Order: sequence, then C-alpha cells, then structure tokens
Amino acid sequence: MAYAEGKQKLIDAALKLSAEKRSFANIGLRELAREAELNPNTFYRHFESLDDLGICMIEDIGEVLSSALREVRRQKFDPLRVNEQSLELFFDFVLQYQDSLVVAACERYSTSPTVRQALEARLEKFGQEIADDVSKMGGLLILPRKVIDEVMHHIIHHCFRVAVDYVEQPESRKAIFEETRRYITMLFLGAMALEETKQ
Amino acid sequence: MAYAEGKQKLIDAALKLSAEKRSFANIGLRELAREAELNPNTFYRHFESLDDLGICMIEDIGEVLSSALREVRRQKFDPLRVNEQSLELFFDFVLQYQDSLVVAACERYSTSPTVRQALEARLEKFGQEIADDVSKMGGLLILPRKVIDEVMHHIIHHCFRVAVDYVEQPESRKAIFEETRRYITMLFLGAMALEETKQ
DNA sequence: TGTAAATGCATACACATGTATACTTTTGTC
DNA sequence: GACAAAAGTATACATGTGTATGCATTTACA
Repeated sequence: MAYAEGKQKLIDAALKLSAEKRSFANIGLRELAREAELNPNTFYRHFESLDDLGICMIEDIGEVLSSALREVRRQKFDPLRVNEQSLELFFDFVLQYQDSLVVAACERYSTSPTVRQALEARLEKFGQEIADDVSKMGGLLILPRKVIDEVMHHIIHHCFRVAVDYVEQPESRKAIFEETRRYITMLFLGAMALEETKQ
Repeated sequence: MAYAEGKQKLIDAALKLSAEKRSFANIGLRELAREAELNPNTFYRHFESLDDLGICMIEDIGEVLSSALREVRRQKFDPLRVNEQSLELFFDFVLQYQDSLVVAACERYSTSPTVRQALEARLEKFGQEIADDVSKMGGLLILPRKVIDEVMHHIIHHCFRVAVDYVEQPESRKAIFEETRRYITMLFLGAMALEETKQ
C-alpha cells in the first residue's frame, strides 16, 4: 500500500475541507479527525504537524493532476487555433477534480510558506510539461522554448484562477470558457508579434 | 470624523494581521483587539461580525488604492510602449501600500464569500478607472473600449498576483518588473492582432 | 451644564482546541 | 503462534476563543 489507510483518510479529509473553506490554514486537527472519522490523536501517528499534512496534500494533488494530464496530452493541441475540443478537455478535467483544482488555486496564497512553496513548484512543473507538448508539436509556432515557457506560465495562472469560478458558477461557464480561449490566442499572437519586433 | 477611533484601530489591526498571515479568515476577535490595544468586547460596539469588519477592511483598502491611483493617473501612460517610468510608479505604489496590496491579492480566494465579492467588485472598478485613462489617451491604440477593458482585467489580475512576490522577494523585483512589462506589451500586441484578424 | 448616547472595560462562562500520557487493537514477520 | 511495531483509542488538562452581563468613561449636543 502507498499510504496507511488512516493517513490517506486524513489527506482526503484535508482536501475536502480545504476546498469547502477555500483555505487549509484554518482547519483544526480535531475537525480533520472528525471528517476522517478517526480519533484526534491518530493524527500524530502520521504527521508531525499540520504543515506536514499540508505538504502531503499538495503532493497528492500534484499526483492527481499530473496523471490526469498524461491523459490529456494524448490529444492534439494547437494553441494558436485553440479549438473548443482541447479547452473542453481541460474544463472537463477541472470539473472532475474540482477539489484539487480549487485547493491548488487557493493555496497559492497560503498562510504557510512551506505549503505555498510546494504548490508553486508543482504548478511550475505542470506548466513545463504542457510547454513540452506545445514546443514538440511545432506547427505554426516558431517561438523559442523560453517564450513558450513564459506564455504557458501565464496561461496556467489564468486557468487556475478561473477554475474556481468555473466550478462554482455554472451559469458563467460559457463566458469563462470563451474568455479563456480569447486569452490564450491573444497571448500567443502577442508573443509572436513581440518576437517579430525583435528581428 | 470618518470612523470612531476604535473602529479604525480595529480595521488597521485587521489589515496588518491579514497581511502578515496572508489570510483574514483565521484571525480571532481577541487577537484583533490585542493588536488594536482594545478590550475584546469593544469589537461588538463597532461590528456585528467578523465578516462585517472584513468588508469594512476591503472598503478601506479600496479607498487607499483609489486615492493613490488618482495620483498615478496624472502621469502619461502609454501601454504600448510601456516605459520604465509608468511601471515604476506602480511598483513604488505597491511598496508604499504593501499591506493593502498583499491583502487584496490574498483575499481574492477568501473563505468568506461576502469579503471575496466586495473585493472583486473593487478590483473591477479599479480596472475600469485605468481603462478610462487608457482609452481617453488614445494614441496608437485603436482598440474598442470593450477590448481595453478585457486587457486591463488581465493586467490587473497579473499585477496583483505578482505584487505579493514583489513585496516579499526584494531580490526578484527586477525580474518581476521586466516580466510584467513584457506581459503588458504582449497582451496589447495580441489584442491588436486579434482585432485585425476580425476585419 | 446636564444628560443621553456612544464607546470602552472587567468579569464570567461554556466550549473547542492542541497536546500529553497511558491503554487497546491491528498488522506484519520470524 | 509469538511478539514487536504500527495504528487507533480514551481520558485529561491547560489554554484560547466567542459571547453575555454589568459597569465606567468619554463624547456630543440641547
């Protein structure tokens, strides 16, 4: 087994409560145990502090997102002609892993520097993975890898930001979808224009 | 007088503690009173709940930012040739009102929906004010107002996001500055390119 | 200046929290 | 099957919290 049953239960409880509250910082150890249906003291068997649990939770989220991404990567994705299909894939994925997405978005401003850092590192990695695909794909994109990274960085931040609203405001989904598509197109066009002015 | 002395003290305390903790949600009423050097119960004389105080704090921040913006608006600002001068103005302003900026950035994902909403409204207004200037200025920008609003929306979000790092990582300031400049240029160029493909 | 409202303080209480100590149950291994 | 480690539980305690009640002080204003 990867984790002891209780440990995983506590992590799951943390994820659920964090998503509900949009904050990991003000979750109590007892509250956590209650949600996981465990004795409060069991917490100490697995974690030495709440921060410790926080990092485990982030890693858990990272796993979920990365493995889901592996699926998405199979699809063709042309960022210049961002088609409904590829973005739909992303937003479906948002809905499927709501809690992970919401927590990832919210904890970027976490109270705990350690949690924040762990998350930031994961997000960066996430962006790189997508940038890999984009740069390999080539196509119309003659952008240097460095610029692709830069653009992806912005896109990731945008997507995680709007993901929260996308989850919680079903009536806005269409608008968010469209805004995101425009945004991505805008960024790539801008990046290319900027590149041209250089030469 | 605008506010009773005690009320303002509590708001200031909330701002300070929120910025330190990067979270308003897990501040206690007593903690607040302690920071403000007031009796815990005095809180109830001014606010009916913590949420109530939260909203007052956001409005306070809004005032600070808007009045500061009025200063900045006097300056010429050409987003297409984003020059050091205008961005420096912004980042100076970030450093000057650190706490307000940090809280504004962090509370976008606040636990309390009411606080979140109040903040979002303020930020939107903030973006509009800047868009006013940009669109009046005209210059090379032949973008429709709607598009300017859209671009400003993205820029505001970007700026508030990086503001936190700008405050807390002095060694990254130069990089953040440069990245932001590129970002703004990229967005405007992209918006123009997108507009052209329409015609 | 007198008086009522606004503001602030002291005490008190019930409750939830984090944590320590000691005990029981489950699990894996020789 | 024995036994040690891992996981889970029960009880207890000090501390911090939100809030209620009652009283003191300041402030505004007629």
